[in-house]
Amino acid sequence: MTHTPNENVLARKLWNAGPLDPEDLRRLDQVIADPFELDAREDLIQHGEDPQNVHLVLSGMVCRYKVLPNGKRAIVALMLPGDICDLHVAILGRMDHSIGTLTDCRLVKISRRTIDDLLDNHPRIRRALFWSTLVDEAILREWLVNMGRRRADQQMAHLFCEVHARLNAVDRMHGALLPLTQEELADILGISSVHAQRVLSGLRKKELVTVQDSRVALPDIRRIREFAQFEGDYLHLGEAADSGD
Amino acid sequence: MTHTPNENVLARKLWNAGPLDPEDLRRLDQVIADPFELDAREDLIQHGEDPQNVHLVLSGMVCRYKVLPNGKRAIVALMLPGDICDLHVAILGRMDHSIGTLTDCRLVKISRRTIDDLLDNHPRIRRALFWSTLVDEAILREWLVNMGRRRADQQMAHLFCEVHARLNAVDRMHGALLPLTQEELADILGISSVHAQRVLSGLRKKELVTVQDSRVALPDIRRIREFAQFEGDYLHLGEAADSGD
DNA sequence: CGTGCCATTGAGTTCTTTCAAAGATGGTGG
DNA sequence: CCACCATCTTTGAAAGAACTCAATGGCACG
Repeated sequence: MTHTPNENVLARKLWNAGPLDPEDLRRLDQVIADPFELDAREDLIQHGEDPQNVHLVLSGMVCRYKVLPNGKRAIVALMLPGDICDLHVAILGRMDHSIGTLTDCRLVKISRRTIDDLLDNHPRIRRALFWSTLVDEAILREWLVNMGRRRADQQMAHLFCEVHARLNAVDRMHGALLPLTQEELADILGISSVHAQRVLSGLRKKELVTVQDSRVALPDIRRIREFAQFEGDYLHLGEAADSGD
Repeated sequence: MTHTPNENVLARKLWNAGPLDPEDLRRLDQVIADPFELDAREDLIQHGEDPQNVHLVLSGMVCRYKVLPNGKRAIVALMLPGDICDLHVAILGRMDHSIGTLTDCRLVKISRRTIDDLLDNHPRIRRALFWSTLVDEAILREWLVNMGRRRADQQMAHLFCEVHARLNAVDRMHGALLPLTQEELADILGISSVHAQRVLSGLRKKELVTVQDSRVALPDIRRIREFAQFEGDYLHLGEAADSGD
């Protein structure tokens, strides 16, 4: 529908908030000019730091997480290509959580100065960044609903549906893939890894998902969406969220 | 510490993001000029609507919530005096959840046009609004941690500590009060109301909380914070969050 | 061919829910 | 002032969900 403006994932992501001018797109191209690579399971920022850069995901998967005094970990957000990891630091200062990679990634550092420039001097980009923050918030709300009020199997299925829809919004691909260990999955869902394993194999038995090399694929989107009671409206992606694949 | 600028709760709340100019304060006074009252348990906005106004809480308590197909309800945010309920609508459009009062409230309607004006023409207010959105997000993350990785009693205690700190940030009062039924409490915590009752009476037995007329008071802030492992940094309130009362 | 990480399975325990019933409380109208 | 009603709280018992602990199996990598 909204044919993506170019090969810039950031632009494609922000495009979901509304059209941007060619000038905006040029500015966004500058922003992602100098990417770097990072292995899986590396921290980008740790709780308590006050970094000078913000990170953008070009490829791979990144997460926000908190570790409790008792050693338990909670993953509180998943960042996919096109997502900005930590706009916070530009405005909030000290990090109240950590950010780390889940897979090998290609990333870009964006300086605080650049963020300020985007926010102060590019109204359409500013609005799009605000939009993306509000969508992040909507996702958090849905995770909360998920965790508090859905059975673990529906909750897991719901997560898969969400990631599928979000990936589709920035990059058409054939079937969503989640390269996560069961422990990571458990930390997202707020359950133990053993239980995650049982729940996942339950979904497999129902043929709602298939797994290869610890990657999840959804063979029948419609059916798993029904099972998870997934309604994509909270992602605010327009039509993009509804497409089967 | 940061002595609040005036009697305007919105200004007091945004002041936490950093100082505002007298001009900003005047503008904010205009914004809250025309309040109205609403009874407890009334909806401000319902899921799916596309309202033309945003709401600000002057007094009382408001919540965001979602209702699932199976009838279960999840409360995904608590709005206290000074909080803007639904900045979303000005940017995201269609509501992906409902908003309703929990107590009798005094509120203000803010038009979309006013929001646009604030965002486009008042840089310091814009930044403060962005700040408040990011803090809301931080609170959501903490709720998620709470729900996924803490025992129900710690989780409940943590909620009490948070509300206490947030109330202190806009309005010094002696001990936090939560005028909630146990069912509402349960919908916040993602547990059943029966369980909420048992957990609450457990906290009472430990003398971490006292209850009068379904209002919760915290007799010993330090002790309950320790019990809940409450760290207020995620509220980004500076010193305000740490004060005992 | 170890070694280490991860997935899988089983058994028992703990936490949470559901269903049901019995107290409390406050408001209303007779 | 009291009977009645609705709403909320409290308690018990049994079922269900999820956790922990522990052991086994698979696979990749050096």
